[in-house]
Amino acid sequence: DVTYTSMIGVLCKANRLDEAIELFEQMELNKKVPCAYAYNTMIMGYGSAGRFDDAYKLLERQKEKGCIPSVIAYNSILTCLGKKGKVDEAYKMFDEMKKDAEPNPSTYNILIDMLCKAGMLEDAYQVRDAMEVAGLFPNVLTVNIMVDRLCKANKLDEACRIFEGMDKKGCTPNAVTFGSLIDGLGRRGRVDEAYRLFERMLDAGQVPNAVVYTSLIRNFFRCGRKDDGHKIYKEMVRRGGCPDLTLLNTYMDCIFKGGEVEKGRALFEEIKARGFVPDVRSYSILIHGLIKAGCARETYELFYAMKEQGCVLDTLAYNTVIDGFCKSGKVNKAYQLLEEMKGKGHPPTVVTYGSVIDGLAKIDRLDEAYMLFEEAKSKGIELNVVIYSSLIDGFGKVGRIDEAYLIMEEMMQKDLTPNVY
RNA sequence: CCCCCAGUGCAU
Repeated sequence: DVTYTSMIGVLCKANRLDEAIELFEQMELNKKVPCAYAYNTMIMGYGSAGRFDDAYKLLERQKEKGCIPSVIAYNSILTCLGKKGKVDEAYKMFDEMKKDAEPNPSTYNILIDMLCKAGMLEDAYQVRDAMEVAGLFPNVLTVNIMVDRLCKANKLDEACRIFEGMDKKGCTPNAVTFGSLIDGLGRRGRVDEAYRLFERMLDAGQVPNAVVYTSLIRNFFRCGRKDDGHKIYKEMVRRGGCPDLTLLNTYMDCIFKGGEVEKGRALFEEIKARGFVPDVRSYSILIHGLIKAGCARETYELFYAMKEQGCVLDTLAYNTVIDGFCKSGKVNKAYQLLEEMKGKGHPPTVVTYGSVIDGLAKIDRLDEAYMLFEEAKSKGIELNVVIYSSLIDGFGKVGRIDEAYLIMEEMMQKDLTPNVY
């Protein structure tokens, strides 16, 4: 039984759900009533595959067969409900489960998580209190969930309060706790506090991971403190920290945005030198950085390097490359890619159209720009000020004032305010 | 066998 069940678990994790189901059904045939462990595993398998209804049906079948579902089965179902945001049903299930099994700390965490995600912070606090009333202690995961959600809801001080109070409750912050809060503070520009937290992390004997360094670097750069950003990178290296690809991509983007083009290029080389294969984001960042530095001509070569490497472009990458082509006199190439992306299941966005329309407008190909403008409208894309500005600017520049005026009026009718005068 | 799975890229 146990062997079967672990096999089912392995199959589920390997995305071979069909085989898992087959095995499970065989168990049901042989044994009439599989053990609770088997049900747990199978319910979880359905859940992580997104087949929530099947998970629920299996729970019902388990009950019918007289096997009492364990808390773990219920937790899996609650997780499913959480992923669908069905808070009410989750509450109902929570009450219902008490007949069969005692909720454990995970049960409460799952509830708290979904309430936080639904923005129902007050309810989340209530559940946390109920947890204590039930004689269970919130653990580090409970805190992590709340800290993260509070930060994202811009309730930083409250997040800090919970963080500061956790030690008293006998739970120690871990890397995720620190990471969430350091990033939460940094994103809101409170980088010095974030850095102090980083120091506390060190004092507490924790080893900061790449997530923490990435967040610090990005946020210091974003508020214009380039030198501090660089220092943090060096500090990481000095401490023997190992950058991952996300960190290097982020750092490269920061460097480019700070105007250090050659350093940015060097970082791309370093990514390769460190044995990473640049991913679609690495290329997007590099190309974008070069475009902004006036080196849009290099898009062509990089685009082919990307393809050669087998890198699959996503919407943002297409947008970036298309912009690069537009800004290096290769508008036809941009058109071609516009078609390519449609064909590959990436519908052009308002940004895609924005790039091409602007590219065309800047070289006075206004009729084509206008055609794309109409095309975007016909596709139901919400046009924004950027698009209108490019067009108005273009028509105005060549003296087609009447048309510029009409477009301007259309923009006003949409309640968009011009930002270029 | 169940819960946080915290950090990167685009147009005027």
